[in-house]
Amino acid sequence: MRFHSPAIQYFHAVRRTGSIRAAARVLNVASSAVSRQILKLEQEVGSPLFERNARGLTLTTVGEMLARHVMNVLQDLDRFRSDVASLSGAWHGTVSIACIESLTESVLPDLIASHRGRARRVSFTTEVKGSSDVLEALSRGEADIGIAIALRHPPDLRQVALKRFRLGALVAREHPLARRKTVTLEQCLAFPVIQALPELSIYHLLQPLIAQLSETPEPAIQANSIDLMRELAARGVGVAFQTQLGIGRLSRDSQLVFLPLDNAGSPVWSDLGIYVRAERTLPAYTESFLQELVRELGERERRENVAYPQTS
Amino acid sequence: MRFHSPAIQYFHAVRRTGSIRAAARVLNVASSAVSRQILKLEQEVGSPLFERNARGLTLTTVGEMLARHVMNVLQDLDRFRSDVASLSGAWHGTVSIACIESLTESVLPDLIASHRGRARRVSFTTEVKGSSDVLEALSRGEADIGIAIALRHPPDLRQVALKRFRLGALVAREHPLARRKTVTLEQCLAFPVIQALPELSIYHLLQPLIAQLSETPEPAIQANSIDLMRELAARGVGVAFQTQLGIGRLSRDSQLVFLPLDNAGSPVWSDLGIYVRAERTLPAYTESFLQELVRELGERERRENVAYPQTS
DNA sequence: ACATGTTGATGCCGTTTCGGCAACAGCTAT
DNA sequence: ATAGCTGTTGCCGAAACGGCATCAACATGT
Repeated sequence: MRFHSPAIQYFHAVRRTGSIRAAARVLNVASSAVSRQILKLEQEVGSPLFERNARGLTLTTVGEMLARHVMNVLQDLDRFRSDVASLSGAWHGTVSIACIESLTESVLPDLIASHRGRARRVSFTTEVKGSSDVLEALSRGEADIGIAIALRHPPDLRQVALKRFRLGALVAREHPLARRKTVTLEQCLAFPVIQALPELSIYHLLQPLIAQLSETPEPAIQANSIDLMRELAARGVGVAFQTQLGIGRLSRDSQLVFLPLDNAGSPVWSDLGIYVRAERTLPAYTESFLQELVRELGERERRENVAYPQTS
Repeated sequence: MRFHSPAIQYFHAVRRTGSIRAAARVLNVASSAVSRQILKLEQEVGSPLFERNARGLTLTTVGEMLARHVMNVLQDLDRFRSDVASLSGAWHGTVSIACIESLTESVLPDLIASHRGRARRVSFTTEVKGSSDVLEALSRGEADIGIAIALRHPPDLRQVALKRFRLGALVAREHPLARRKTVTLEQCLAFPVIQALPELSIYHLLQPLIAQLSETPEPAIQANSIDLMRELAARGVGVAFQTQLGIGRLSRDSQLVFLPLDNAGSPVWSDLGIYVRAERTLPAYTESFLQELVRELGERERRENVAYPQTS
């Protein structure tokens, strides 16, 4: 199904790879063919689309505009294809997800497994990144659905849903804090803490709170892996901070205890946003999964608020 | 600037004209070329796109799906072009408007004139239709902006704004009703009335109210032109019904008086919706005009509510 | 400073695609 | 039955495309 002129496809490949020859390799054509199509495009637009650096190509301003258009075209073509396919009953396609690490423990594997159980022809691609990288991948068209901490998102993205989860401390069952219902930051800082590095979004959630305190204690351990932090906390090394989402049902049968965090008497929230490219209609199978994702996250949000009712 | 494969453009032309030969004439190519491109498209999609009737072509279900995709592509191409053009400072393009007749007296000419005064390179195409035809033209991609009575709109359209205006009676200055501040339907029906035909949206606004009355009096005159109805009312022929919008400042220095309509003690509203295709990003110049349109209608809505404050 | 590997651009040439002309079959309305 | 419309199909010239080899320009490594 090759509706669109080769120039469109070639341009897209060159933009992604950042090089004409690399694009030619991906497309299985001669580099000269790619080069010519790009030149032809630039002639028709009347303005260069790339800046030729010795080491490859970089988009110019008009190039970025065209990139946006081409992305819209190709993504909408995907949707059209899926619409036609779903007409003959066969759903197949790939849902591409970019998300932060909190989802990998329980939410995403559960959802994907259950969805694959019902629609086996739909495959998945997931990539774990930092919050800002998630939004960036989405903007560049490298993912269909993005889940990230709800910061200010760029205007070319649309926030489909916003769910808030409580931030909390994670300690071993034998930890002195383990018997409390909730904890404050000060209480936690009396013990060795396992601090997240700036590349994790938890860092940016806790940083403003820590800055409010009179003293900024030395963290015992710094890490950039949610998993590692959790395992360290289970071994009694110290207090880790995570959203309840990252724990799932693990907290029941494991050595870990989750303690909702309070600050100045009110809970500390972590806002999770679900994002999609704004200028786009999703394929049916992607839309379907998106609905389930929103529903599931809403369900978890509700369940947690029952388990840890707001104190205020 | 011809990025896209001829098949796309040909398909678009065939869909609009409903005939291969007619499309060929529009495109200035031989009909055989168009025919082949369509056949090639159908082969690549793997399913017929048109039903061949003896008198022309009609879209099949997959054809309609492709039509939607092609429309998205071509409209987004327009936006890209305008983005590039606005980069070099020169705004030019065409804003295509479909609207109901109420706007033609004052709102639209005022706005277009003022906009052309500032951006002379932007041209306009306006088409006056019935409310449902406005929405249909928008769906088919034949207009960029639509203004219609706010009925239930199809899901592929987006309601940008919703403004409500009072419906009222229009009578000559010497008419017995002219001294009143407001009127009810019963009071009007005591006199000869100029009734709108079903093709005008006013008909559908008044019909449910008339049905509530005990008797349905014979209308003196039926017409399908807002203008004609206004002129008839000015000559004292009878009572016409219109939204305040259709009158503008004419009511001051003319023979006409506008009397807001009350029904069961509360005003009768006419909801005006501004619509845009949902799966679409507007070109900069269109977006700019749209903003002004929304602002202007909001302004008029506010002004009228001052002139005729709500009685309830 | 030199060699090497990379980048994108070009000239040449065979293949593919596209478009125009004319003729065809199918249908409709007069 | 005739005339007028429809879409389709061979045939052929023109335009576009892709592949190969080559070139100049630049970066990197020795």
